[in-house]
Amino acid sequence: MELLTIGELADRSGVATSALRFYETKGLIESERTAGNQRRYPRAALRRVSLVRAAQEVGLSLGEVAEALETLPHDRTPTKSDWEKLSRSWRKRLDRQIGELQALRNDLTDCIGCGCLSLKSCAIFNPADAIAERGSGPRYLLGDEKIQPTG
Amino acid sequence: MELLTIGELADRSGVATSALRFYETKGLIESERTAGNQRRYPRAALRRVSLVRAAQEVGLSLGEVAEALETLPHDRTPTKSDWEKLSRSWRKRLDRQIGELQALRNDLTDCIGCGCLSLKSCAIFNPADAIAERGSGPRYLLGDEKIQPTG
DNA sequence: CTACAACTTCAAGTTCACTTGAAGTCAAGA
DNA sequence: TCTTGACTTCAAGTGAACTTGAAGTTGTAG
Repeated sequence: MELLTIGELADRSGVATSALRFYETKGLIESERTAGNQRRYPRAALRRVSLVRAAQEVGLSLGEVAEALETLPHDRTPTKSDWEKLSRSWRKRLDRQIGELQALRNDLTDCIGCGCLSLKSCAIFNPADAIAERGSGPRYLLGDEKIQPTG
Repeated sequence: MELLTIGELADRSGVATSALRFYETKGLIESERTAGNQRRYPRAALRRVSLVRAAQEVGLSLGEVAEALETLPHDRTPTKSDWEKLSRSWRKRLDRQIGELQALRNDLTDCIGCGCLSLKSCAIFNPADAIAERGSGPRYLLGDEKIQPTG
């Protein structure tokens, strides 16, 4: 099987046919057509779709992905340095993103381990300590208990 | 300054007032009102907003954040185990997410280092090798050069 | 050759997360 | 008191990323 139909590509990539057509309108993937105007994708399209999904995962919008791909030359074979420029910038983004998530995870871990769950001092959670400040009754960490000025 | 106006909260959290009002309609934050019906936020709202943004960073939708917060009891002080359940599930998500990004980064790094940039074999990039398969002329890695059946 | 699933295009609809605008009210300084 | 910027609500608009539906065409198995 040399070329994939859109349905096959959808099955194999896990991306809906409608999404694939949508990607095509955005210039993210390309297809040949049969005599009857049906799309046929090279196997490589599968990788391309993965690339798009991967980039989305990194936080790029489809527009940004398209743009990144645009930085590669159309009129000549991309050089090693063309690729490097692209992948380095994505890697930078990845590094930042991973760092942020790790920081968040550390905070969360600290929060579980630190005993702050005992109510008052956690810097991450405990978002409603002003409620505690409002009086000396029971405190509701998340303040879902509304204090209404019922006249 | 005991309570924050919505503008102050916006300034301090870096989140637009319109977004804060929006969050409030979603039940993500709460405010008291002045006699004149203006919102006043406890300082803790700042942390709460951070929490929401953090959760979004982890990939949760606002609905999911709201839902997660809902799992905490409204009618009693959340216990350590209430918190742990919530934060553990978020942490799980974080772990998964970090893992995925790291894998992606490794692929990307391999790709830079491996020499695959030489055109043919990169599993991540080189999404258009079918073009190479189509003939023996110059190959265009990304195939932006359309091969048109100009009759 | 026929049936039928899979395909085609195009327009409109959906969800998310907000933003913008209109029309009006509030709060604080000169 | 006046002014002015910050606030209020509500409805509608935005952009991203698709999905859905209609109406018609294609490809293939029987």
